Amino acid sequence: MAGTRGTGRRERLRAETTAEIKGTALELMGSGGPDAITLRAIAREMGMTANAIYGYFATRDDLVTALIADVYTALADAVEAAWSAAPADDPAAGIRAWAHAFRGWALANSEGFRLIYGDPVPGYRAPEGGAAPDAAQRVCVGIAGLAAAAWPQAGSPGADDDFTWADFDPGLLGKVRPAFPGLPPAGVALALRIWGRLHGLVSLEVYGHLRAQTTSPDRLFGAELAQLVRSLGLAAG
Amino acid sequence: MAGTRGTGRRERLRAETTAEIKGTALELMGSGGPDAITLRAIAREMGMTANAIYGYFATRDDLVTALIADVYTALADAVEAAWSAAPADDPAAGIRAWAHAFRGWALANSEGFRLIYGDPVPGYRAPEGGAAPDAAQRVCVGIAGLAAAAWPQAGSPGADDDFTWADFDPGLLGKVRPAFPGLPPAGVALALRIWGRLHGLVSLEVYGHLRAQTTSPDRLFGAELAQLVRSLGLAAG
DNA sequence: TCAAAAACTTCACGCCGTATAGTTTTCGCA
DNA sequence: TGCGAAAACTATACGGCGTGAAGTTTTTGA
Repeated sequence: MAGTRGTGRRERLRAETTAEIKGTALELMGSGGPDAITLRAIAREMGMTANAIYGYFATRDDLVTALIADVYTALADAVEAAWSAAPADDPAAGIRAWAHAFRGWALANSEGFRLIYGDPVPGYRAPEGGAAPDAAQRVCVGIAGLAAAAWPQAGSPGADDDFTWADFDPGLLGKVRPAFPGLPPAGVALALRIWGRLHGLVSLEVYGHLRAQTTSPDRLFGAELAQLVRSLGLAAG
Repeated sequence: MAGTRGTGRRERLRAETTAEIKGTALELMGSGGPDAITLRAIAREMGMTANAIYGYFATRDDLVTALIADVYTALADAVEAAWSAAPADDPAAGIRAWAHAFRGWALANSEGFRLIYGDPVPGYRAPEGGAAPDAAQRVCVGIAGLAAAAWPQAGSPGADDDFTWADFDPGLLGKVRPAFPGLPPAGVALALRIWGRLHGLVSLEVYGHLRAQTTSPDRLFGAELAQLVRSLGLAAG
């Protein structure tokens, strides 16, 4: 049957155009904010008609969904790379590396951060199934890894003791439990709490709310991080 | 001179119409999300022409800015009321009351929360001067009050020791320092960190990212709160 | 009572997403 | 090599958006 082999010229061109559409969209987002992602602007930039894009994405929201997945993947790559570069036997250093990579990426790609964690684009509604992109879980699994590395020392905060596996998304657990067999439900709760804690200051900063109150958001983040590491029972590292 | 007295019929009608415009906008936001705030829809709802609104707000963004101020004020009222209702001699209870009021308001008014803390509405850019609404500072001052109440016990975390007054916005300090004379710069830093910590989980939840990972976001928030109170050196209360 | 000012409408422009229909290009197979 | 189908793309159109310019109605104070 035609088209079954994945290497036909047509398929290749199609993939290239798809990539160009997404790339142009990301460029526009970088230069004009998420609101600049319009089918017409993308088409204009590419020398096409806006309707031509409908051959690649059924709807503008589908395009945005694809962009979110791509950007989220970039974020996951960035934090995972930073974590891998940290000394494996030092949980505190791993957390610091992860957190600084997270904040650094968010500030350097603030449009992308808004795309992922905010209201992405005028009128966009996430697809119904709610299937968060894989990269979202990669990020969560990464934080679970931080929690797992610190767990021997962090196991006693006690606040998370009454969590059970039923409290968490099966899909998340499907990745977390095999990867970190020693981590109890309380450890997953701890991971999500760490996520929230890091997300809070970073999102306030990305959206400009923090800069209205302090001139040293980096110092503030560092202090929060130090307090986090200490609360996990990890030494100064 | 005409119009100097503030009670003329004309002024009153004008104020009423202004309020009706904002009220209609908030209704639309509640029923159709922030994207439903369009001049044309508001006008339609009020039986006017869209351009008539230009007599009250120079631009759509001006209207949104006014809405943000109003909604932010509602949030500030809510958390201040909850804090006032808590026993004055129990810092931990005050923090819990404040935090639960914050999360409760955010979940009950998620559109408003997005309006305040996210990208409010298609294409909206905050006004240049960056003058955050007064209510924003009211919220921050409120958290500073939480930190101040806990300060005798919380004073020793140490992570915030190298902050100085120069690290913070003068406007914020202008309200915080008179209100809480005993609070050092480290205490203000602590307040902003608490803000970020609470904001993180709540905003993940409001934007739906938390529900993709856990079925018990309320439990998670409670655990985070417990850990926060403990890290401040406050007893179980 | 009357002119000025305020409130409001009408019309227009250029954006946007997208549906429908028509046109051109490309491909696989006989 | 040529042909029919499929894919890629364009043209046109609709309704909705913010907003500017110009005109009309209502209200006001002297």
